[in-house]
Amino acid sequence: MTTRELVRKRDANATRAALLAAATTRFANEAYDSVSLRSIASDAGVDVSLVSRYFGSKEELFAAVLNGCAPPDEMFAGDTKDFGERIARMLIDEPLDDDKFNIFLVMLRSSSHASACEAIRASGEERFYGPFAQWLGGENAASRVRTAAALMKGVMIDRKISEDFGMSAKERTRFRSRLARVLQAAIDE
Amino acid sequence: MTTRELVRKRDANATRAALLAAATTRFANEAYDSVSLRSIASDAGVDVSLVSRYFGSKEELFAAVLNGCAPPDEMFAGDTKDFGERIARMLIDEPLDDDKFNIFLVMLRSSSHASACEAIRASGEERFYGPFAQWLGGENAASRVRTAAALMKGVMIDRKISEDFGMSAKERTRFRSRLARVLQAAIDE
DNA sequence: GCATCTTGTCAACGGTCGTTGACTTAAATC
DNA sequence: GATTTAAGTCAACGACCGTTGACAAGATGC
Repeated sequence: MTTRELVRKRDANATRAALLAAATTRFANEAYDSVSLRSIASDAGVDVSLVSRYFGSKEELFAAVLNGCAPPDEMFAGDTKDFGERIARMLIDEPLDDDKFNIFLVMLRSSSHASACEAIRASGEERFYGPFAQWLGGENAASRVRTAAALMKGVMIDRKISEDFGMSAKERTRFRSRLARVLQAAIDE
Repeated sequence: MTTRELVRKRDANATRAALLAAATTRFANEAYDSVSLRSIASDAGVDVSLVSRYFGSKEELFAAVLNGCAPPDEMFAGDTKDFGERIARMLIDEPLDDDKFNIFLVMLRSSSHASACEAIRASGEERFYGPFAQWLGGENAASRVRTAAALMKGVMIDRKISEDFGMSAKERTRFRSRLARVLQAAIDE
Protein backbone atom coordinates (compact mmCIF):
# COMPACT_ATOMS: atom_id res chain seq x y z
CA MET A 1 0.00 0.00 0.00
CA THR A 2 0.88 3.68 0.10
CA THR A 3 4.21 4.90 -1.26
CA ARG A 4 2.58 5.73 -4.56
CA GLU A 5 -0.83 7.00 -3.63
CA LEU A 6 0.48 9.02 -0.72
CA VAL A 7 -2.78 10.89 -0.40
CA ARG A 8 -5.98 9.17 -1.38
CA LYS A 9 -8.88 11.44 -2.12
CA ARG A 10 -11.92 10.89 0.03
CA ASP A 11 -13.64 8.07 -1.78
CA ALA A 12 -15.75 5.55 0.07
CA ASN A 13 -15.65 2.98 -2.74
CA ALA A 14 -11.89 3.17 -3.11
CA THR A 15 -11.38 2.94 0.64
CA ARG A 16 -13.70 0.00 0.89
CA ALA A 17 -11.81 -1.72 -1.91
CA ALA A 18 -8.47 -0.98 -0.27
CA LEU A 19 -9.72 -2.47 3.00
CA LEU A 20 -11.02 -5.55 1.21
CA ALA A 21 -7.71 -6.03 -0.60
CA ALA A 22 -5.73 -5.63 2.60
CA ALA A 23 -8.04 -8.03 4.42
CA THR A 24 -7.70 -10.60 1.65
CA THR A 25 -3.93 -10.54 1.89
CA ARG A 26 -4.02 -10.80 5.66
CA PHE A 27 -6.52 -13.64 5.75
CA ALA A 28 -4.52 -15.47 3.07
CA ASN A 29 -1.43 -15.42 5.28
CA GLU A 30 -2.64 -15.68 8.88
CA ALA A 31 -5.29 -17.52 10.83
CA TYR A 32 -8.59 -15.81 11.56
CA ASP A 33 -7.80 -14.92 15.16
CA SER A 34 -4.32 -13.73 14.28
CA VAL A 35 -5.65 -11.19 11.82
CA SER A 36 -6.46 -7.95 13.60
CA LEU A 37 -8.70 -5.31 12.16
CA ARG A 38 -6.10 -2.78 13.17
CA SER A 39 -3.46 -4.41 10.97
CA ILE A 40 -5.87 -4.42 8.03
CA ALA A 41 -6.75 -0.77 8.50
CA SER A 42 -3.10 0.08 8.85
CA ASP A 43 -2.30 -1.70 5.56
CA ALA A 44 -5.05 0.26 3.87
CA GLY A 45 -3.89 3.49 5.48
CA VAL A 46 -7.08 4.32 7.34
CA ASP A 47 -8.49 4.13 10.85
CA VAL A 48 -9.74 0.88 12.37
CA SER A 49 -13.21 2.16 12.90
CA LEU A 50 -13.81 2.29 9.16
CA VAL A 51 -13.66 -1.48 8.99
CA SER A 52 -16.65 -1.79 11.27
CA ARG A 53 -18.36 1.04 9.48
CA TYR A 54 -18.00 -0.45 6.00
CA PHE A 55 -18.25 -4.15 6.73
CA GLY A 56 -20.16 -4.37 10.00
CA SER A 57 -18.06 -6.89 11.86
CA LYS A 58 -14.96 -9.03 11.50
CA GLU A 59 -17.08 -12.03 10.54
CA GLU A 60 -18.83 -10.09 7.81
CA LEU A 61 -15.53 -8.78 6.53
CA PHE A 62 -14.27 -12.34 6.33
CA ALA A 63 -17.35 -13.37 4.37
CA ALA A 64 -16.78 -10.45 2.01
CA VAL A 65 -13.21 -11.61 1.46
CA LEU A 66 -14.40 -15.12 0.61
CA ASN A 67 -16.98 -13.73 -1.78
CA GLY A 68 -14.29 -11.66 -3.48
CA CYS A 69 -12.06 -14.65 -4.16
CA ALA A 70 -12.41 -17.05 -7.05
CA PRO A 71 -10.25 -19.86 -8.34
CA PRO A 72 -8.28 -18.90 -11.47
CA ASP A 73 -10.21 -19.35 -14.68
CA GLU A 74 -7.47 -21.42 -16.27
CA MET A 75 -7.77 -24.03 -13.53
CA PHE A 76 -11.00 -25.55 -14.80
CA ALA A 77 -10.46 -25.06 -18.50
CA GLY A 78 -8.91 -27.01 -21.31
CA ASP A 79 -8.53 -30.73 -21.69
CA THR A 80 -9.00 -32.82 -18.56
CA LYS A 81 -6.14 -35.01 -19.80
CA ASP A 82 -3.73 -32.18 -19.01
CA PHE A 83 -5.13 -31.54 -15.55
CA GLY A 84 -2.37 -33.25 -13.58
CA GLU A 85 0.47 -31.64 -15.46
CA ARG A 86 -1.12 -28.19 -15.46
CA ILE A 87 -2.01 -28.14 -11.77
CA ALA A 88 1.25 -29.67 -10.64
CA ARG A 89 3.12 -26.96 -12.47
CA MET A 90 0.92 -24.31 -10.95
CA LEU A 91 1.20 -25.67 -7.41
CA ILE A 92 4.94 -26.14 -7.42
CA ASP A 93 6.34 -23.44 -9.66
CA GLU A 94 4.12 -20.41 -9.45
CA PRO A 95 4.60 -17.90 -6.64
CA LEU A 96 2.19 -18.75 -3.86
CA ASP A 97 1.36 -15.12 -3.11
CA ASP A 98 -0.29 -14.73 -6.48
CA ASP A 99 -3.91 -13.69 -6.19
CA LYS A 100 -5.06 -16.89 -7.85
CA PHE A 101 -4.22 -18.82 -4.69
CA ASN A 102 -6.12 -16.51 -2.39
CA ILE A 103 -9.28 -18.54 -2.19
CA PHE A 104 -7.39 -21.67 -1.21
CA LEU A 105 -5.11 -20.00 1.29
CA VAL A 106 -7.95 -18.14 2.97
CA MET A 107 -9.88 -21.38 3.34
CA LEU A 108 -6.88 -23.22 4.71
CA ARG A 109 -5.76 -20.53 7.10
CA SER A 110 -9.05 -20.16 8.92
CA SER A 111 -10.44 -23.67 8.62
CA SER A 112 -9.89 -24.11 12.35
CA HIS A 113 -12.10 -21.21 13.36
CA ALA A 114 -15.60 -22.39 14.17
CA SER A 115 -17.60 -19.44 12.91
CA ALA A 116 -15.47 -18.95 9.81
CA CYS A 117 -15.73 -22.63 9.00
CA GLU A 118 -19.33 -22.56 7.86
CA ALA A 119 -18.64 -19.70 5.46
CA ILE A 120 -15.61 -21.58 4.18
CA ARG A 121 -17.58 -24.76 3.63
CA ALA A 122 -20.27 -22.92 1.70
CA SER A 123 -17.80 -20.92 -0.39
CA GLY A 124 -15.74 -24.00 -1.14
CA GLU A 125 -18.81 -25.83 -2.34
CA GLU A 126 -19.99 -22.98 -4.52
CA ARG A 127 -16.74 -21.70 -5.93
CA PHE A 128 -14.49 -24.72 -6.00
CA TYR A 129 -16.06 -28.15 -5.71
CA GLY A 130 -19.09 -27.19 -7.78
CA PRO A 131 -17.29 -25.74 -10.82
CA PHE A 132 -14.64 -28.42 -10.53
CA ALA A 133 -17.17 -31.26 -10.64
CA GLN A 134 -19.09 -29.61 -13.45
CA TRP A 135 -15.96 -29.16 -15.54
CA LEU A 136 -14.93 -32.74 -14.89
CA GLY A 137 -18.27 -34.33 -15.66
CA GLY A 138 -18.77 -38.07 -15.85
CA GLU A 139 -19.35 -40.66 -13.18
CA ASN A 140 -18.36 -40.35 -9.54
CA ALA A 141 -17.45 -36.72 -9.96
CA ALA A 142 -17.77 -36.12 -6.21
CA SER A 143 -15.15 -38.60 -5.10
CA ARG A 144 -12.80 -37.69 -7.96
CA VAL A 145 -13.05 -33.99 -7.11
CA ARG A 146 -12.54 -34.62 -3.41
CA THR A 147 -9.45 -36.68 -3.98
CA ALA A 148 -7.81 -34.16 -6.28
CA ALA A 149 -8.81 -31.23 -4.07
CA ALA A 150 -7.39 -32.88 -0.96
CA LEU A 151 -4.09 -33.42 -2.70
CA MET A 152 -3.97 -29.82 -3.90
CA LYS A 153 -4.69 -28.45 -0.45
CA GLY A 154 -2.11 -30.69 1.17
CA VAL A 155 0.57 -29.56 -1.26
CA MET A 156 -0.22 -25.92 -0.59
CA ILE A 157 -0.01 -26.44 3.16
CA ASP A 158 3.31 -28.21 2.86
CA ARG A 159 4.65 -25.47 0.67
CA LYS A 160 3.68 -22.88 3.25
CA ILE A 161 5.09 -24.81 6.21
CA SER A 162 8.47 -25.53 4.68
CA GLU A 163 9.40 -22.92 2.14
CA ASP A 164 9.69 -24.64 -1.27
CA PHE A 165 9.23 -28.02 0.40
CA GLY A 166 12.82 -27.96 1.64
CA MET A 167 13.84 -29.69 -1.56
CA SER A 168 16.65 -29.32 -4.02
CA ALA A 169 15.76 -28.30 -7.56
CA LYS A 170 16.33 -31.87 -8.73
CA GLU A 171 14.05 -33.33 -6.10
CA ARG A 172 11.44 -30.76 -6.90
CA THR A 173 11.44 -31.81 -10.53
CA ARG A 174 10.83 -35.42 -9.54
CA PHE A 175 8.15 -34.31 -7.10
CA ARG A 176 6.40 -32.29 -9.79
CA SER A 177 6.20 -35.15 -12.25
CA ARG A 178 4.97 -37.57 -9.59
CA LEU A 179 2.41 -35.08 -8.39
CA ALA A 180 1.21 -34.58 -11.97
CA ARG A 181 0.77 -38.30 -12.40
CA VAL A 182 -1.05 -38.79 -9.08
CA LEU A 183 -3.29 -35.76 -9.62
CA GLN A 184 -4.28 -37.17 -12.96
CA ALA A 185 -5.01 -40.53 -11.38
CA ALA A 186 -7.20 -38.78 -8.84
CA ILE A 187 -9.60 -37.48 -11.47
CA ASP A 188 -9.43 -40.25 -14.05
CA GLU A 189 -12.56 -42.33 -14.38
CA MET B 1 -11.56 -34.16 32.84
CA THR B 2 -13.02 -34.09 36.32
CA THR B 3 -16.39 -35.82 37.00
CA ARG B 4 -14.57 -38.91 38.18
CA GLU B 5 -11.46 -37.61 39.85
CA LEU B 6 -13.33 -34.84 41.59
CA VAL B 7 -10.42 -34.22 43.91
CA ARG B 8 -6.96 -34.85 42.61
CA LYS B 9 -4.35 -35.33 45.26
CA ARG B 10 -1.53 -32.86 45.12
CA ASP B 11 0.80 -34.40 42.59
CA ALA B 12 2.98 -32.28 40.38
CA ASN B 13 3.58 -35.05 37.84
CA ALA B 14 -0.10 -35.85 37.51
CA THR B 15 -1.01 -32.19 37.20
CA ARG B 16 1.65 -31.65 34.60
CA ALA B 17 0.37 -34.63 32.67
CA ALA B 18 -3.22 -33.40 32.91
CA LEU B 19 -2.17 -30.01 31.58
CA LEU B 20 -0.25 -31.60 28.73
CA ALA B 21 -3.22 -33.79 27.82
CA ALA B 22 -5.61 -30.85 27.91
CA ALA B 23 -3.22 -28.75 25.84
CA THR B 24 -2.87 -31.52 23.27
CA THR B 25 -6.61 -31.74 22.83
CA ARG B 26 -6.95 -27.97 22.53
CA PHE B 27 -4.09 -27.59 20.05
CA ALA B 28 -5.49 -30.47 18.00
CA ASN B 29 -8.81 -28.65 17.61
CA GLU B 30 -8.01 -24.94 17.47
CA ALA B 31 -5.38 -22.69 15.99
CA TYR B 32 -2.44 -21.56 18.10
CA ASP B 33 -3.78 -18.10 18.84
CA SER B 34 -7.26 -19.39 19.59
CA VAL B 35 -6.01 -21.68 22.30
CA SER B 36 -5.84 -19.82 25.60
CA LEU B 37 -3.82 -21.02 28.55
CA ARG B 38 -6.86 -20.32 30.68
CA SER B 39 -8.96 -22.80 28.73
CA ILE B 40 -6.27 -25.45 29.07
CA ALA B 41 -5.94 -24.89 32.79
CA SER B 42 -9.71 -24.99 33.14
CA ASP B 43 -9.87 -28.32 31.31
CA ALA B 44 -7.24 -29.70 33.63
CA GLY B 45 -9.00 -28.26 36.66
CA VAL B 46 -6.20 -26.05 37.89
CA ASP B 47 -5.20 -22.41 37.87
CA VAL B 48 -3.69 -20.73 34.81
CA SER B 49 -0.50 -19.81 36.54
CA LEU B 50 0.50 -23.46 36.79
CA VAL B 51 0.90 -23.61 33.04
CA SER B 52 3.60 -20.98 33.11
CA ARG B 53 5.12 -22.60 36.17
CA TYR B 54 5.36 -26.09 34.67
CA PHE B 55 6.03 -25.29 31.04
CA GLY B 56 7.56 -21.81 31.06
CA SER B 57 5.61 -20.22 28.25
CA LYS B 58 2.91 -20.91 25.71
CA GLU B 59 5.50 -21.59 23.04
CA GLU B 60 7.30 -24.10 25.22
CA LEU B 61 4.01 -25.78 26.09
CA PHE B 62 3.28 -26.10 22.38
CA ALA B 63 6.68 -27.66 21.81
CA ALA B 64 6.00 -30.10 24.65
CA VAL B 65 2.71 -31.06 23.02
CA LEU B 66 4.46 -31.74 19.72
CA ASN B 67 7.10 -33.82 21.47
CA GLY B 68 4.39 -35.82 23.16
CA CYS B 69 2.69 -36.75 19.91
CA ALA B 70 3.72 -39.55 17.61
CA PRO B 71 2.14 -41.09 14.55
CA PRO B 72 0.47 -44.43 15.29
CA ASP B 73 2.83 -47.39 15.16
CA GLU B 74 0.62 -49.30 12.76
CA MET B 75 0.92 -46.54 10.17
CA PHE B 76 4.44 -47.38 9.10
CA ALA B 77 4.29 -51.12 9.55
CA GLY B 78 3.34 -54.09 7.46
CA ASP B 79 3.53 -54.48 3.73
CA THR B 80 3.89 -51.33 1.66
CA LYS B 81 1.51 -52.90 -0.85
CA ASP B 82 -1.32 -52.44 1.63
CA PHE B 83 -0.47 -48.82 2.39
CA GLY B 84 -3.21 -47.22 0.33
CA GLU B 85 -5.97 -49.45 1.59
CA ARG B 86 -4.87 -49.26 5.20
CA ILE B 87 -4.43 -45.49 5.32
CA ALA B 88 -7.60 -44.76 3.38
CA ARG B 89 -9.57 -46.82 5.84
CA MET B 90 -7.94 -45.05 8.76
CA LEU B 91 -8.47 -41.56 7.31
CA ILE B 92 -12.09 -42.06 6.38
CA ASP B 93 -13.55 -44.46 8.89
CA GLU B 94 -11.78 -43.98 12.19
CA PRO B 95 -12.95 -41.25 14.56
CA LEU B 96 -10.80 -38.19 14.00
CA ASP B 97 -10.57 -37.35 17.67
CA ASP B 98 -8.59 -40.49 18.33
CA ASP B 99 -5.20 -39.75 19.84
CA LYS B 100 -3.45 -41.24 16.84
CA PHE B 101 -4.41 -38.21 14.76
CA ASN B 102 -3.12 -35.69 17.28
CA ILE B 103 0.24 -35.11 15.68
CA PHE B 104 -1.33 -34.35 12.31
CA LEU B 105 -4.09 -32.16 13.64
CA VAL B 106 -1.75 -30.15 15.84
CA MET B 107 0.53 -29.54 12.87
CA LEU B 108 -2.34 -28.54 10.63
CA ARG B 109 -4.08 -26.31 13.13
CA SER B 110 -1.11 -24.10 13.90
CA SER B 111 0.74 -24.21 10.60
CA SER B 112 -0.21 -20.58 10.07
CA HIS B 113 1.47 -19.33 13.21
CA ALA B 114 4.98 -18.09 12.51
CA SER B 115 6.71 -19.11 15.71
CA ALA B 116 4.92 -22.46 15.94
CA CYS B 117 5.75 -23.21 12.32
CA GLU B 118 9.42 -23.89 12.87
CA ALA B 119 8.67 -26.37 15.64
CA ILE B 120 6.09 -28.00 13.41
CA ARG B 121 8.50 -28.28 10.51
CA ALA B 122 11.14 -29.87 12.72
CA SER B 123 8.71 -32.25 14.39
CA GLY B 124 7.17 -33.24 11.08
CA GLU B 125 10.58 -34.04 9.67
CA GLU B 126 11.64 -36.07 12.69
CA ARG B 127 8.44 -37.88 13.55
CA PHE B 128 6.64 -38.21 10.25
CA TYR B 129 8.60 -37.69 7.04
CA GLY B 130 11.71 -39.38 8.43
CA PRO B 131 10.13 -42.63 9.65
CA PHE B 132 7.85 -42.65 6.64
CA ALA B 133 10.71 -42.44 4.15
CA GLN B 134 12.73 -44.99 6.06
CA TRP B 135 9.87 -47.46 6.15
CA LEU B 136 9.23 -46.93 2.46
CA GLY B 137 12.81 -47.24 1.30
CA GLY B 138 13.80 -47.39 -2.35
CA GLU B 139 14.36 -44.63 -4.87
CA ASN B 140 12.90 -41.15 -4.72
CA ALA B 141 11.58 -41.71 -1.22
CA ALA B 142 11.37 -37.94 -0.65
CA SER B 143 8.95 -37.17 -3.46
CA ARG B 144 6.90 -40.29 -2.82
CA VAL B 145 6.57 -39.45 0.87
CA ARG B 146 5.70 -35.84 0.14
CA THR B 147 2.98 -36.77 -2.29
CA ALA B 148 1.34 -39.28 0.02
CA ALA B 149 1.66 -36.96 3.03
CA ALA B 150 0.09 -34.05 1.18
CA LEU B 151 -2.86 -36.21 0.25
CA MET B 152 -3.30 -37.42 3.81
CA LYS B 153 -3.20 -33.91 5.22
CA GLY B 154 -5.65 -32.63 2.66
CA VAL B 155 -8.11 -35.37 3.46
CA MET B 156 -7.89 -34.61 7.18
CA ILE B 157 -8.51 -30.93 6.58
CA ASP B 158 -11.52 -31.65 4.41
CA ARG B 159 -12.90 -33.99 6.99
CA LYS B 160 -12.59 -31.32 9.66
CA ILE B 161 -14.12 -28.58 7.53
CA SER B 162 -17.16 -30.51 6.42
CA GLU B 163 -18.10 -33.17 8.91
CA ASP B 164 -17.76 -36.57 7.20
CA PHE B 165 -17.07 -34.82 3.88
CA GLY B 166 -20.75 -34.06 3.46
CA MET B 167 -21.15 -37.35 1.67
CA SER B 168 -23.62 -40.16 1.71
CA ALA B 169 -22.45 -43.56 2.88
CA LYS B 170 -22.39 -44.78 -0.70
CA GLU B 171 -20.32 -41.87 -1.91
CA ARG B 172 -17.95 -42.35 0.98
CA THR B 173 -17.35 -45.94 -0.02
CA ARG B 174 -16.43 -44.88 -3.53
CA PHE B 175 -14.24 -42.13 -2.14
CA ARG B 176 -12.43 -44.58 0.12
CA SER B 177 -11.56 -46.98 -2.66
CA ARG B 178 -10.40 -44.17 -4.94
CA LEU B 179 -8.33 -42.66 -2.15
CA ALA B 180 -6.76 -46.07 -1.47
CA ARG B 181 -5.80 -46.42 -5.09
CA VAL B 182 -4.36 -42.91 -5.39
CA LEU B 183 -2.49 -43.15 -2.08
CA GLN B 184 -0.90 -46.35 -3.33
CA ALA B 185 0.03 -44.66 -6.60
CA ALA B 186 1.64 -41.87 -4.59
CA ILE B 187 4.18 -44.18 -2.96
CA ASP B 188 4.69 -46.77 -5.71
CA GLU B 189 8.06 -46.68 -7.39
C1' DG C 1 3.42 -30.50 67.09
C1' DC C 2 6.29 -27.61 64.74
C1' DA C 3 9.06 -26.06 60.76
C1' DT C 4 9.87 -26.62 55.88
C1' DC C 5 9.17 -27.41 51.31
C1' DT C 6 5.89 -28.25 47.66
C1' DT C 7 1.60 -27.50 45.30
C1' DG C 8 -1.99 -24.66 44.06
C1' DT C 9 -4.79 -20.15 44.22
C1' DC C 10 -5.50 -15.30 43.74
C1' DA C 11 -4.92 -10.75 42.10
C1' DA C 12 -2.85 -7.83 39.31
C1' DC C 13 0.23 -6.11 35.44
C1' DG C 14 0.51 -4.25 30.65
C1' DG C 15 -1.12 -5.18 26.19
C1' DT C 16 -4.19 -6.20 22.37
C1' DC C 17 -8.57 -7.07 20.68
C1' DG C 18 -13.46 -5.77 18.33
C1' DT C 19 -16.67 -2.34 18.60
C1' DT C 20 -18.95 2.15 19.43
C1' DG C 21 -20.04 7.06 19.57
C1' DA C 22 -18.50 11.74 19.46
C1' DC C 23 -15.78 14.69 16.96
C1' DT C 24 -13.14 16.85 12.87
C1' DT C 25 -12.55 17.80 8.22
C1' DA C 26 -13.09 17.54 3.32
C1' DA C 27 -16.36 17.56 -0.44
C1' DA C 28 -20.70 18.72 -2.47
C1' DT C 29 -24.88 21.49 -2.89
C1' DC C 30 -27.22 25.65 -2.95
C1' DG D 1 -19.22 31.60 0.49
C1' DA D 2 -22.33 29.44 3.82
C1' DT D 3 -24.54 25.08 4.85
C1' DT D 4 -25.24 20.42 4.61
C1' DT D 5 -23.57 15.82 4.05
C1' DA D 6 -20.27 12.29 3.64
C1' DA D 7 -15.55 10.40 4.99
C1' DG D 8 -12.19 9.79 8.23
C1' DT D 9 -10.08 10.35 12.97
C1' DC D 10 -9.83 9.87 17.88
C1' DA D 11 -10.69 8.18 22.38
C1' DA D 12 -12.69 5.07 25.08
C1' DC D 13 -15.33 0.76 26.50
C1' DG D 14 -15.21 -3.95 28.32
C1' DA D 15 -13.20 -8.26 27.51
C1' DC D 16 -9.61 -11.43 27.14
C1' DC D 17 -4.77 -12.52 26.71
C1' DG D 18 0.13 -14.33 28.68
C1' DT D 19 2.84 -13.71 32.50
C1' DT D 20 4.36 -12.69 37.28
C1' DG D 21 4.78 -12.44 42.26
C1' DA D 22 2.66 -12.67 46.65
C1' DC D 23 0.06 -15.60 49.37
C1' DA D 24 -2.69 -19.98 51.25
C1' DA D 25 -2.80 -24.74 52.18
C1' DG D 26 -1.53 -29.46 51.90
C1' DA D 27 2.35 -32.74 52.43
C1' DT D 28 6.79 -34.14 54.55
C1' DG D 29 10.51 -34.60 57.90
C1' DC D 30 11.98 -33.91 62.46
